[in-house]
Amino acid sequence: MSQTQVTMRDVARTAGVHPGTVSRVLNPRTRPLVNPATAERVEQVAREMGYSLNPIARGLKTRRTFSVGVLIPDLTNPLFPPIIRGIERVLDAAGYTALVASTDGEPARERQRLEALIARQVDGFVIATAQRRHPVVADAIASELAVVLVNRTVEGEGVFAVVPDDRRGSAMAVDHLAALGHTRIGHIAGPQQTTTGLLRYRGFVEAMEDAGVAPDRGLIAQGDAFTIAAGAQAARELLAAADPPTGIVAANDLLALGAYTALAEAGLDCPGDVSVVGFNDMPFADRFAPPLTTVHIPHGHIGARAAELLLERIEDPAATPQTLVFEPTLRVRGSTAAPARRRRPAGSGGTASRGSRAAAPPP
Amino acid sequence: MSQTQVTMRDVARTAGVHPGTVSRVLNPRTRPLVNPATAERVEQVAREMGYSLNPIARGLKTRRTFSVGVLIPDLTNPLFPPIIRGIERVLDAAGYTALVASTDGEPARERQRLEALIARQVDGFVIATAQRRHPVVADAIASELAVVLVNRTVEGEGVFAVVPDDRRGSAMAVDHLAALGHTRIGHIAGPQQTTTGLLRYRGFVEAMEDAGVAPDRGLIAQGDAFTIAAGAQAARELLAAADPPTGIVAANDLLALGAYTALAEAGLDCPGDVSVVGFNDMPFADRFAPPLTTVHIPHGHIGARAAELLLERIEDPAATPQTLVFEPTLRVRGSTAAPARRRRPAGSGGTASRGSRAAAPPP
DNA sequence: ATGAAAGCGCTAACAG
DNA sequence: CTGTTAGCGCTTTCAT
Repeated sequence: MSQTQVTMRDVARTAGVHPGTVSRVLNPRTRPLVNPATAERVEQVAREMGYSLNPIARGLKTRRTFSVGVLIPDLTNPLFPPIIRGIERVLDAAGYTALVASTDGEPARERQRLEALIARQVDGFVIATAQRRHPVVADAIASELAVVLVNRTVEGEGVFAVVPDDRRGSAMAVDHLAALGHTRIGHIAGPQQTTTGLLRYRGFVEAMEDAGVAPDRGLIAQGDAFTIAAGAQAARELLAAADPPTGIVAANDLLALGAYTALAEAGLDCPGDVSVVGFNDMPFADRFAPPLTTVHIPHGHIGARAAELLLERIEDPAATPQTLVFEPTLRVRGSTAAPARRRRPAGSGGTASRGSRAAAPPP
Repeated sequence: MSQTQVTMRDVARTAGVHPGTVSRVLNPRTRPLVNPATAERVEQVAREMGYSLNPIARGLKTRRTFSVGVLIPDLTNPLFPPIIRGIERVLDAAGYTALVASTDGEPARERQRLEALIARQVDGFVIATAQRRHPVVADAIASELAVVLVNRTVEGEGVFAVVPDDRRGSAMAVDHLAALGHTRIGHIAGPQQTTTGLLRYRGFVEAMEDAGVAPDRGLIAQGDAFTIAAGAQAARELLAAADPPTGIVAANDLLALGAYTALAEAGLDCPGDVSVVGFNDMPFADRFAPPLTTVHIPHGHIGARAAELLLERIEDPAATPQTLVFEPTLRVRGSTAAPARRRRPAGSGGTASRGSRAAAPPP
């Protein structure tokens, strides 16, 4: 540990060489340039003195810090920790350090964070806060900054991004409900200024048409954020419709959880009265009451690939912009079932619907 | 945005002053030393040129970077994001940047992270990975490093820490079950090399004695990690006892979730057959099946106070070491009820019946 | 009140 | 192969 104040000059002095030589020894790339014998000795001395290289001093000279900024809207949104893990796994292996900062999705904080990190000379960014049209991000990309977008992306050219196939995910959700026999299917859309919100919405509409069901305007509600509260609000609107839906596709799991809340308020059972499908398969989604049927996204892989892409982009500034799209998979759990022929009040536990109770009563 | 290559020298040149003067103007502390008129002009020019100060170059000189390292064992453990938020809130307000790194609880990675961050000249650390006896942390504290421990602490002197009252939390859980009429109360202990694991265990034993119930060795199982899997394993042991418990106090929510799993496997109902109390009140604990009764810890506040303490310690290296202890509160939800010889419906209304039925299906 | 000069710890030509 | 020489962008004495 220690406030290791031992510097290259110190090592050089006690090893009887010039600081420049020490520098060469310690850098793998220049290491071959120096006599194996002296190199050995220098390394030995450095180790004994507990020397450790000061990357920020190096960065001052090289303009490379081997650190990258990771911008996350909100760490408490359970979708992001797995992404971060994936990013860190790759970065660590490559000798890079991830500097994680959260922005609360506020553009001001976002810009501030970005600038703070740029000032710290990070070599690039993985950004998870993108809105479809996003000046901060657009500027960053327009400048020479190495940026990879993750989970969401922006509209425009020259963008590196790793995202889920949002349309396809929505389609899977719709198809699942349709296959169960639902015809009145509603959608809780996410913020339309994000690609995830917009594409999942579009995917929903298209899938409905493909299934031969005309999507009903009255059965589409808009959440103004990816939160439980927004989901509850939107679900209330849906349930207040003249002919409410028997199945709901939510643009994310938090929105779906909000739907649970609204359903409970209305005395409706899920999935007995209304089926709900989420999106993301967040941690613990299988533990909710009822366990949430949802579109699984491989967030760890997405994060890892984003980091790999960034590393490529850093090594080669001329790398070709590309967007990697990951396939989702549907996880069927307890929140979806065939529609009831008739709507009935939610009897306490009386709603015998499959999926909602896998545990057998004790003998 | 821009690859802001404009330097102090540039500003100085176009403002017609010496770089030293620009430096003085830009630093609030030295700003009064310079003629208000020129100061004004310099600032103006700096703004126009889009100049932004390079904190790492400054750090090279001042040995202060206004950044602090935050070491977290695992971001995907939902307990930590709220702590981090609290930390960031305070740090941001004070003009500091938090550099978050996760360590997976592996000592090697931990040491590596710590050193990487030290090399990056962070001014201090908030560490959430402490084990009771922890060489890495002990070394860090022994050196002049500014370190504040959060959530867990280490044994020894001179430590700054902000922690929950773990014994008291356990006692609350025990008292709650005892008040409901339980007499056979089991404990799923956490790793005993952490203060949270040990203290919650001790608090359990003491509370049992205080309640006039002799804790039964056979009713205490040991989780070797704070994970669902460990909790399930431990709960299986408990349930296999000759006279199994009717109530279980888990040392954390993940362990409690593991108990849910084991109960479902055994065809037992929670809380009908066995009540379960968790610890932490992690996000979504109220959404599980059944909603988890748990000991609430104000993680955001804990994080915030830890950051404040660290800032004090950084400003004044002679600050007195102190440990702040936060009071827990019990959140009673659907996973606890009076014990029953035979299975009977749980307590309060719809919540309990909904909760008691929808146990997750075994894998 | 401001300029000059000397580095912080490191790297990168460029000799030799 | 290794020593020399300049800085990277900034902060500080120390003069003036």
